[in-house]
Amino acid sequence: MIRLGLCCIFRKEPIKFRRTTAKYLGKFSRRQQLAYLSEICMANADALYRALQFCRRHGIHGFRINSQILPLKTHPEVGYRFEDLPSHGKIRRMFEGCGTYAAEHDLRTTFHPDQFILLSSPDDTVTRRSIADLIYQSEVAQWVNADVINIHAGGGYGDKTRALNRLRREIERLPETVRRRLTLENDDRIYTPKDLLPVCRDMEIPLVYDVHHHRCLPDGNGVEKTTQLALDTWNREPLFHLSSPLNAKGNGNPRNHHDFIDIADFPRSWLPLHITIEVEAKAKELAVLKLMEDLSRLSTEDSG
DNA sequence: AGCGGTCAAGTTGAT
DNA sequence: ATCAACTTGACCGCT
Repeated sequence: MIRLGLCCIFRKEPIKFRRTTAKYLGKFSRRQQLAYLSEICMANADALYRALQFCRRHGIHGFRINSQILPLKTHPEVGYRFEDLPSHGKIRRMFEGCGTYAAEHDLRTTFHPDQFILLSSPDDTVTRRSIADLIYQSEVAQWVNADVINIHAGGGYGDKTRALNRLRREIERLPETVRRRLTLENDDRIYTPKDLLPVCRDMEIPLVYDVHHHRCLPDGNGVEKTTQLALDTWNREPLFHLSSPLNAKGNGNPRNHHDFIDIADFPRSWLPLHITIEVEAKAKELAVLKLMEDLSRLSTEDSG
């Protein structure tokens, strides 16, 4: 019923995604840069396949793909066209193999572009670069059959209504490959579910409900009510986020994530739902597996 | 082999 | 006006 998703990397399992830096690449000729990037991209396609195999073996049915799966793809100095990579044909076929594997084994894959990807910024350069990045991620999403590219609404810029209006305008202009995968997530500083739901409804963009962010930044609606409102924005299997705070009480930033999920943080109203829950916990696959055990124990106790 | 400094991006809020 | 924090492991390069 509930599908648990792993986020990007592994704690124990020896599956690593490679990356590089613009500074390092700067020391080489363009030809050498492309050869090196090609090697990394191929290694990442292979790592993704092994990640999906791990998930399948362990009953994990979701995997979030790191934004740097094709490293520095849209970087202003060292960015590149995929077709310029020496092994692009083979790399693409490897990613398509991941997509086939995911489809065959009921694995859901998603993307979560990071904090720099903004559609609400008043700075047009920021927005244009963000859209370029979304287009790159949607291309990989197409190969691997990922149905979600999830972003936050961005900064407040002193006027959240105007910022959300810019967001709406940019969503309207997005290429269809991005738009049909785009989702919005409530954050822990600026935009609550209540802020985002009108945009989601009007634009037909699903809301990824992060219950931990909602507890950090409440909006007067409870978890149960917000769960229902979020469910209603989805035209496919809903995707939610779950994490436990590092410091439930006392000092430290309550927004940081704990190694594992405290089952007490799991909303009971989610138990009967047919949804994907991405587990944001620093112990990664170990945390997903532990949550899976805790959930099965919970249902045993409830019925017995 | 091991360890430490470093890494594309934007926004906020403290100073 | 400036700058750290956010979040974070993996990489390179030096010892």
